[in-house]
Amino acid sequence: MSGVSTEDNGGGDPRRAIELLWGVPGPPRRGPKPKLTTADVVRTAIALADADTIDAVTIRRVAEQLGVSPMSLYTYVPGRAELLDLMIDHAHGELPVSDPDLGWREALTAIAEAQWALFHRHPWLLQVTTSRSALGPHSFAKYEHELRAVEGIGLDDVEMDAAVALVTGLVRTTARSSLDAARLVRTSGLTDAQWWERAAPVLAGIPAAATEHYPLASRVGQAAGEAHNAAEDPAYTFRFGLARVLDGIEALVSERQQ
Amino acid sequence: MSGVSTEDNGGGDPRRAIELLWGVPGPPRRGPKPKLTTADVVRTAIALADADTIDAVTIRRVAEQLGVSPMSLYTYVPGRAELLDLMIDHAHGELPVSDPDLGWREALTAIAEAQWALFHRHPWLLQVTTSRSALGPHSFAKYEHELRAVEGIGLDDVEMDAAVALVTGLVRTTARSSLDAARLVRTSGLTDAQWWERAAPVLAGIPAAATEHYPLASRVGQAAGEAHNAAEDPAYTFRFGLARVLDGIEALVSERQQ
DNA sequence: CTTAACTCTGTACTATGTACGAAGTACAGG
DNA sequence: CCTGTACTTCGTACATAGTACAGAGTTAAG
Repeated sequence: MSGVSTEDNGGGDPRRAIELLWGVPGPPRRGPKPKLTTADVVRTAIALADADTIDAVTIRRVAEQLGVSPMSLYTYVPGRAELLDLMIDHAHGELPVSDPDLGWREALTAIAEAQWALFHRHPWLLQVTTSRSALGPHSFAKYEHELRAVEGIGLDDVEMDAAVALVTGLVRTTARSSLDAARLVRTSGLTDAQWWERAAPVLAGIPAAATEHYPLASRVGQAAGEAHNAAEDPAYTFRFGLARVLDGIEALVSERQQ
Repeated sequence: MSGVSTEDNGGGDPRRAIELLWGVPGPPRRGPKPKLTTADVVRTAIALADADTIDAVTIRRVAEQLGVSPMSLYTYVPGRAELLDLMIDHAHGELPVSDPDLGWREALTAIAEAQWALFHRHPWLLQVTTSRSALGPHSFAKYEHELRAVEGIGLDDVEMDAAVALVTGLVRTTARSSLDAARLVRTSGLTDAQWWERAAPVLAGIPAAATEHYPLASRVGQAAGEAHNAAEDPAYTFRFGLARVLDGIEALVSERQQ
């Protein structure tokens, strides 16, 4: 059992947000030399999130890691929400630039796989969403790079945007369910099999939950569960989805070419 | 600017979780008559979330709405995390059952549209994820219903699971970005246009952010933004994605039929 | 009637983000 | 060199969460 909720912060000042993301130095420094830089804070926060979850990123803990009082972090970052934004943009900087000579199919595949890997390296990225703040340099570059993959294949601008959103959305949802499952095993201390072992008899005792009422769900759910648990292929759903999506885009492209 | 984070609870006792979800009454009652039912709590929590966001669902507020002390809610629900699980399952109960005689394309379309509508009726569903607790009666029925749409069209069990995951994932990501944008406008008090108006001069002052460095992102981003803001079609990305995904599945299906 | 199970409540503890103000530091201008 | 100003750092404190705990009250079983 697990309820996972998303909280968000209100808006913020665009100017400050952008300056932070783009590393604008600001007016000349007068006071004492800062002990840290914004980048230090971001790196430490990412390390904490990598080692645990996004919840591990608290102002107090980040400060402690840095050997600084909690409140002094506010010198480098306006608040926790902005810190998360910075973390996202920083992580996007890890994405590789792929060969510009690839065909659109290969290019989108490379992008999807790079993002799949990124999500596995930084699972907290899946626990965080960015809305209007995709304005950091690396997020911007990421978007540019994605668009480059589908440029000149016969789609208009709005379609290009929708196409890359389709692919990146796919990676996000499939990576999320893959990692969610793994995390649940870690935090609950129960493997999927153990959990079901305990759950099964309880379910069996509930008339309304009889297998006959949900024949497909029972059969398919079990098959899918086994396939995913099998170390064989944790990425099955991702690859299946990607193949479908690319075929779907291909259908549109060939239609356009005629 | 906005950092949105997802926190989660640890595991939990499968027995209790399932009993709650399936409404098992438990052993005979001895003490005083309960003032409420679990369903009352769930309904109230959903009302609060509908009217605001998932953050509005606090134990204290739900209790206040019900005219009860905060702690007495723990009689009906083990904790906040489980309450969220119950809310999800309850909401899934609102999904309609579509005509069993539809072809798989129409059936998947109907399912996708119903879920799109559900997310717009209960935006908090997008702020919450369920992992292993998709074991409630309505979530189970939802899965069964989804599978029914793709049964007998030539896919094996694992493919069926992946296909419905693909469609439901699409709805989730597209609904999320659509609603995120809307919520941001609400909470920040700035429309997208206003925000960009303020952001533009700041960005312009940053050499690294020059439009020439991101030609596609600038052009396509603007085109897509305008298209989505136009009340014309907030669901464009959703429909585009759905069409591609269905075409992609169709390609696989016809391949199988030969 | 007694007892055990159950409900309900008040108090209190922990964790969190962050506002506020004081104290210390380093450079600009005189 | 001195002084004011901008800046960093920090301790304290407040508001908001979830929820542990213990006690008081309530009802049905024996």
